Amino acid sequence: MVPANGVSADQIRAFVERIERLEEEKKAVSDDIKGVYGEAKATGYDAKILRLVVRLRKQEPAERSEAEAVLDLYLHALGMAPAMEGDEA
Amino acid sequence: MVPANGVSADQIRAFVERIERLEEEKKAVSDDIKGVYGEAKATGYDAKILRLVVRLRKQEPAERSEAEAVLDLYLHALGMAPAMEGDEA
Amino acid sequence: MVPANGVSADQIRAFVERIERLEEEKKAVSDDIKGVYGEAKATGYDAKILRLVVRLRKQEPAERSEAEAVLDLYLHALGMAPAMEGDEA
Amino acid sequence: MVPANGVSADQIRAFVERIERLEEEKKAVSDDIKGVYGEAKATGYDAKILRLVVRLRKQEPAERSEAEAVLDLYLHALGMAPAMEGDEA
DNA sequence: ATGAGCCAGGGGTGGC
DNA sequence: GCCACCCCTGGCTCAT
Repeated sequence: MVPANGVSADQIRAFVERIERLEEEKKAVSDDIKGVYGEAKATGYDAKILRLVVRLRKQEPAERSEAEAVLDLYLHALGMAPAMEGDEA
Repeated sequence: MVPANGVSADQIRAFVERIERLEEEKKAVSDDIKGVYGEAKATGYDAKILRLVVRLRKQEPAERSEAEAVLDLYLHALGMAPAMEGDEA
Repeated sequence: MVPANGVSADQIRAFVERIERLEEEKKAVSDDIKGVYGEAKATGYDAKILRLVVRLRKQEPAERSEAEAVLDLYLHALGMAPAMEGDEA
Repeated sequence: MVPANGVSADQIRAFVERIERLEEEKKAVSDDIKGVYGEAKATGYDAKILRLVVRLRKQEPAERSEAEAVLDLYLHALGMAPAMEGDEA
């Protein structure tokens, strides 16, 4: 159903307002997240590392392994040891 | 505070889980937004234009701020700081 | 040393080194820019405002594009595509 | 030397133009970098991983080790040891 | 500690 | 219908 000869202002308005409402919610949640990081920081934790942890947990382990494999491959090609705990090449 | 270094596994876990929960919410809202655009499209509207409308409505307040900034810029350029404290040397 | 998988260490190294070289150049230019701002500041100008001026001059062309986008928006909303083809759907 | 009662238009113009010139250079270099990544990609390499490699090479090894140590600490606290598991709160 | 500038990654759009 | 390009948002760094 295409509003070909004249759009419906009401419909447009409704859509736009729904979206704007949702974007407000989204921003609120983002701010909450930011707040939690701030709290963690105030408690003595490193927010940056915390973000990294969250990111790692989000990754599928399989994915991660694959990415690491490729990375290792490249690093190896460059003569750089694969960044493990016994460091340095 | 258990694991020696002032790092509490419980605290970390709590922070991470709160964040993860909030990120799920955030994603849900993002998906809702996407859904609304899809609905609008199905109704015959152009999602791209709708996005533009939303963006424009969001920018309008910002534009006013920018206008004020430009005013200040010119006042400053004329050596007439806007009647406030703290002009730098 | 070609690690089997179609990965050529020489190629990787070449790419990486080219990139690193370019990033050095880029950093040098960034530092030059920073230097000019510092100079301006030392001469008595406000670097922040100078940045704003530069940004505004950069945005002016973009604004025209935006204006055109808005025009298209309204034309589209009226069912009048920009003087060309029919309508979609 | 503060141009307090009347800025020098010439000076401002000169600063702005020097900056704009440098920013053009900078953009040119950025484009070159992008070009190299594109080339690498066309040759069959993964640009994302390549970026990672470049970033890793840029990091001081010490820095990296420290960051990894903290990360390990947190992961361990969460029971996500990077090879050995079995921690739990 | 806060805020701005810079940069990289992700999402959306147009082209093949 | 999928892929590459581009814009834009979010994170990191550094200066105040």
